Amino acid sequence: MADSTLKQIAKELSLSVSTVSRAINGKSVVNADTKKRVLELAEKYSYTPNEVARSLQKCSTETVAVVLPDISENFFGTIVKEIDSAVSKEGYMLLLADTHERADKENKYLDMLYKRQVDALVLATVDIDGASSARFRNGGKPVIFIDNVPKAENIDAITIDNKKASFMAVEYLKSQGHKNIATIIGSKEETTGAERLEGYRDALKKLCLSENEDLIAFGDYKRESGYIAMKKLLENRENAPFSAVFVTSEKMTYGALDAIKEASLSVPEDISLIGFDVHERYKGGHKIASIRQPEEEIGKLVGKQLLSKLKNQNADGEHILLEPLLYKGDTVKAV
Amino acid sequence: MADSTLKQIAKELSLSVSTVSRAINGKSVVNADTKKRVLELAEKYSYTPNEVARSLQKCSTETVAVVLPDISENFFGTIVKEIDSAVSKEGYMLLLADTHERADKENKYLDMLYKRQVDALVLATVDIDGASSARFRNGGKPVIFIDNVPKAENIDAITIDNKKASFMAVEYLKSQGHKNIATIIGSKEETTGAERLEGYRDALKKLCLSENEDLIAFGDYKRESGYIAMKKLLENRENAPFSAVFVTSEKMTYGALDAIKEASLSVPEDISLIGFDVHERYKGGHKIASIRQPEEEIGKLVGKQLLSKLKNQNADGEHILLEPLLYKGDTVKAV
DNA sequence: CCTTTCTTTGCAAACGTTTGCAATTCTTAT
DNA sequence: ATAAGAATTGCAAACGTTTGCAAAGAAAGG
Repeated sequence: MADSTLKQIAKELSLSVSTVSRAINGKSVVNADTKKRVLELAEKYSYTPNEVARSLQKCSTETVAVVLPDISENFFGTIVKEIDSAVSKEGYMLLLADTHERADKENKYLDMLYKRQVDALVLATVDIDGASSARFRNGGKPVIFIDNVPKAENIDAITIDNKKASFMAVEYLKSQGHKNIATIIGSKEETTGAERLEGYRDALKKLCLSENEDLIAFGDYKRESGYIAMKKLLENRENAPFSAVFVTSEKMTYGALDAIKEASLSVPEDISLIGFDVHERYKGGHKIASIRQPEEEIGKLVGKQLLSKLKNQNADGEHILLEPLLYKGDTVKAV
Repeated sequence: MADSTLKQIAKELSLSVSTVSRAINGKSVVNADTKKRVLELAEKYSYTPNEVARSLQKCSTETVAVVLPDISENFFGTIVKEIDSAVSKEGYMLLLADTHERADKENKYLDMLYKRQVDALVLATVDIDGASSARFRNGGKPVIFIDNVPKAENIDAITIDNKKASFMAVEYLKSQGHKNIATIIGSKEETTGAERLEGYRDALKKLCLSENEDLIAFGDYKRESGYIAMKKLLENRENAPFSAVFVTSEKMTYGALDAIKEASLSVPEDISLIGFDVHERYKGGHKIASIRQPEEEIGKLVGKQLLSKLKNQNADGEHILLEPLLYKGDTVKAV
């Protein structure tokens, strides 16, 4: 009963394996009667094709790898959900890996995934030069970057316009009368962080706001680092005063808020704050102003691009830039 | 360069494929010198074993399927992260599927996963009798249920004690002086919902609180359904008054809060509320009181159990019950 | 020097499919 | 009745591994 194979069915019906295979797959013509007999027996034995064997033969596993720094983040969870939704319609499944934002784990996972012959890769990398994914790209496997985009030739990526995101945040704060705006950046080593920083600087210039290197603090995207960075900014506030802060990741935003609370200050009375990727679930509660990425749209687009690339290995690399969204909450006060 | 095989290496060194295989795998004894030559050439060609072929031969894919209703929920995201963390240490990877809480999708995915010969399955099912997973269990593959537990023999599951969870919520509300407590249940068809309902009823009895069927509303775990259920409760409030409500899922909690806000009522002034699986990220903000599942612990335990079951197909089914957690927020007022 | 034992290697089957080609049978038209 | 063509089926190789068994060779013991 359990786990019958083509061979068993063939034997029982005195047919060859190939005929049984053809009857079941229906690509090739088979006699209507034999087809019926095969199908009936397959049904009776609840035959299940072994995809592993098929993959070996076809050189395709119908599997897409998704490698992310933190699946428990809503941002990535939503993206994964949309990708799954899109590609599963065409029979693909997702192999998922959570790198905990660590390059060594990323490499280890990409290794395992390469061995497993995945057909394509979606990657939120912590690797700047794209070395970790080079094998896939050279092997002609579609690789789509979300979040960080390595500096290499012919890269496919779908991200928001990070410079614009910073600009929108700064512009909004200025429109509310803020003149001294601090920021907490995730990492200037990675493209995402670097671009947000660049966007912040450009915005200050373009909007004629005072620039001050002491108003720029760095973290590593984790909550704790947001807390530390904010604390540092606050301790130095006499030298480098500011009325608003732009925190460039969700977890760091919560960390920054922790630090503000700990310093017995309130938002937005003492400090205005705008975060990144912060979702307000409770409509009645405290709403954190935030720049947000359209994660559903990103996920859907990634899914679509994946399918298209998997069909036709065509096309040069293309970096699709999406518009960031500005959510005005109640953590920014007009001054 | 790209994608060399054992055969190629064997040919170039005038060896047999088996020797090369043995040299690389190191299980069997090979002459030290030939081993060195093989390893060098493998390095040069950056040989990568084809896991698909290996899986076919070994009848094991070193892959665990994780099937969930909604990966974008923090609860499931955290669980997946922990499972990945645990099993990847032993070389396993996760195939992920998001069922959108739909039985037909669940079936489709389980089908695909079965064909792909996954070694084990972690399942948050919407299927009550366990039929969807029967193939896996009969095939001797470890299956661990989280969330809903089907009513069948010899089931492995790791969940919180749902009846106790309800009891804790009701007890807490009573301790704050509430006498008429409404509830919104996800689904009485599934074990999780049924147990939470049962726990609610038991608690009312045991704590000598008034029971009233009109104070029980049903949803389907989605936000919208929480909104509708709460609206219904509110509309009927004259007939069936209540001062507090216990909402038994995260998304329904947000929906219920939406409805309360829409009715121009406030929490906790007009209605006290305690939710389920609600996480407060912003420590300074409005904190929603909530029963919570220790999701990290669940994930870690699932990972551990998986590895143990994958090693020794021993043991009868075992339902591990964990303690729910009570987080007192500021959405419950003493009356 | 012959037998025994150990080391090293290769052969070949197996895992479960797919698929090009050839062989067989059945139609059908001349 | 016979040839041509179409329909159906089977053979065998291929995908890239692993592994039991046997063969060959080397070392060692008598």
